[in-house]
Amino acid sequence: MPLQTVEPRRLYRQIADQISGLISDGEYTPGSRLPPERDLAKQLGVSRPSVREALIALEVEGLLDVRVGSGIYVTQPGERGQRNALQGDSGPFEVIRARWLIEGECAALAAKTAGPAQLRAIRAAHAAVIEESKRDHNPLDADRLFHVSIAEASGNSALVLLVQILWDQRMGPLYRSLERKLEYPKMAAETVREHKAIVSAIVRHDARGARSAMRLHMNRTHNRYIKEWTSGK
Amino acid sequence: MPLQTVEPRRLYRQIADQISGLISDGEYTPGSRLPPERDLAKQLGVSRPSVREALIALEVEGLLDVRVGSGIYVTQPGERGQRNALQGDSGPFEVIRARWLIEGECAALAAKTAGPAQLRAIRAAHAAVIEESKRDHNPLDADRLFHVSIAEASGNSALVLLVQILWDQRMGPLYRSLERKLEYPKMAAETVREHKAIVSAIVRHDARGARSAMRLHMNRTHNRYIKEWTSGK
DNA sequence: CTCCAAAATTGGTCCGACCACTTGACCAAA
DNA sequence: TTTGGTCAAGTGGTCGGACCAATTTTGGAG
Repeated sequence: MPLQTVEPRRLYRQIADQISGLISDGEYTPGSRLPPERDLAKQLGVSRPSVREALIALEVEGLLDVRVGSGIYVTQPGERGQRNALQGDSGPFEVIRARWLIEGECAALAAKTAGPAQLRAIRAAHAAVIEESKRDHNPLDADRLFHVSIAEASGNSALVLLVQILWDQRMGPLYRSLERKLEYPKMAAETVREHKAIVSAIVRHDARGARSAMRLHMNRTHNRYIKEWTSGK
Repeated sequence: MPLQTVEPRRLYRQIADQISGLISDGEYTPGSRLPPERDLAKQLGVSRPSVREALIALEVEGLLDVRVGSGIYVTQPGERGQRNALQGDSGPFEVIRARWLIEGECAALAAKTAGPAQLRAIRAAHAAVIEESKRDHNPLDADRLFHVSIAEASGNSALVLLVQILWDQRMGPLYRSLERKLEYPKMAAETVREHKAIVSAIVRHDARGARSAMRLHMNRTHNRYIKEWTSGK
C-alpha cells in the first residue's frame, strides 16, 4: 500500500483553516474581535509572521476585517458578499432567471424533505423579514436568510452554495443602481405575501405548490425590476 | 488642514496590485516564473515579509502558484478557476444533482437560442474531448469547456457562473478520492456517446431533447460514481 | 463632569537567521 | 553511453525580535 504521501500543507493555510473553523464553530461570532496577533501566535504555537499570513489569506477571502490599531474583526455575513464579489457581471434579469430555476427546485425539495428544525428555521427567517420591514428597514439580510434557509432545507449543500452566490450578485453595479430605486414600503408588503405562500406550501409538504409559489415570487420580483428599470432609467 | 487625506492602503495590497499589473501587462506570462522573493523585495524596495504577504494574497486569489523550493509561477488561465475552490464542501452526489437541474436547463435554453458561433464553440469543445480521450488523457479540461460552452450558449451569464462553480467543486477532497478510481478508457467512451446526443439535440434546436440528453448524461455519471463508490470504498 | 494629553494596546513593516525542499550538475558504476 | 547516486546552490518556509504608526484607553487638569 502506498504509505501516505504526506502533504504538509503550508503553515499559513493550516492556521487560516483553524481560525476559520473557530469562527464557523461560533467561537468567534460575526462582528466580534479576535485576539491580538501576538496572542494568537502564542496560543497556536507559531510565529507572528505566520499568523499574519493566515490573517491576510482570510482577509482576502472576505472572512475578516483588519483595522489598524484596533484589532481584527469577523466580517458580518451581510457584508461578506461585497468583497468576494465573484467575477459575476451577471445582470439582475439573468440572476432572477437562474434563481427562478434553482430556488424553485429548492422549495420543492424542501417541501419533500424538510424536518422540524428546518421548518423552524424557515419560519424564523420569515418572521424576521416581517419584523424588519415593519420598522421600515430594508430587510435585505433577513430576506437572504429566508431564501438560504429554504435551500438548506433541501438537504443539498451544493444548492445552498449556488443560492448564496446568486444572492450576493446583488452587490454588482447594475444591481445596486436598480435596488436603490425600489420603494420599500409597498414592495415589502408584496414580498411578505409571496413569502407566506411559499412557507405555507412547504409546511404542508406540497412540493409542486412550493415550486410554483417560489417561481411566482421570482416572476413578481422580475416584474418589479422591469417597472423600475423602464421608469427610472 | 490635512493636505493629503492619504488613504495609505496596506503595503501588501500595493505590492499585490503592482505584481498583478505586471502580469496583466504581459511582463510575466502564464506559466512563467517570477523572480525569487528576495529579488522582488529588492526591486520593489520593500522587505521580504511584505512581498510574501502580497504573494499569499495573489495566491489566494488564484493568480499565482507557489511551489516550495522551486519558485513562484503565474497560474495558467485554464487552471485558475480550479484553485479558487469556493468553500463548497458539497459532496459529489449533491453536485451532480445540482448539475442535473442547471445544466439540463442550460441545454434546453441553448437549443432554443444558440447562434452559429455558439454551436461552433460547442462542437469544438466536443471534438476536443474526443481528441483528448483518444490519446488516453483524462479530458478534464476539455470536458469542462464542453459544459461551460453549452451554458454560454444559453445566453445567461449567471448560469455560466454556476456551471463553472459546480464544476470546480471537483477539487474538493471527496471528489478527488472518487475521481482517482474511475477507469478512463471505458468511461470516456460512454461520456463521448452521451455528449454526442446532447450536441445533436442542440443543433437541431430540440429543447426538450437537449434537456433530456443532458439529464441522462448526469444520471449516467451519477451511476458511474455510485459504482466506484460502493466498490472502491 | 468635561476635555485633552500621555500611556497602553494593536496592527504594520522590517531585518537577519536558519530550515526544508527542489533542482541540476557532477561523478562513479554498470 | 547509460544509469544511478551524491552534493551544492537556489528558493520558499518559518522564526524571533525590533521599531514604527494608528487607535484606544486612561487619568489628571480644569
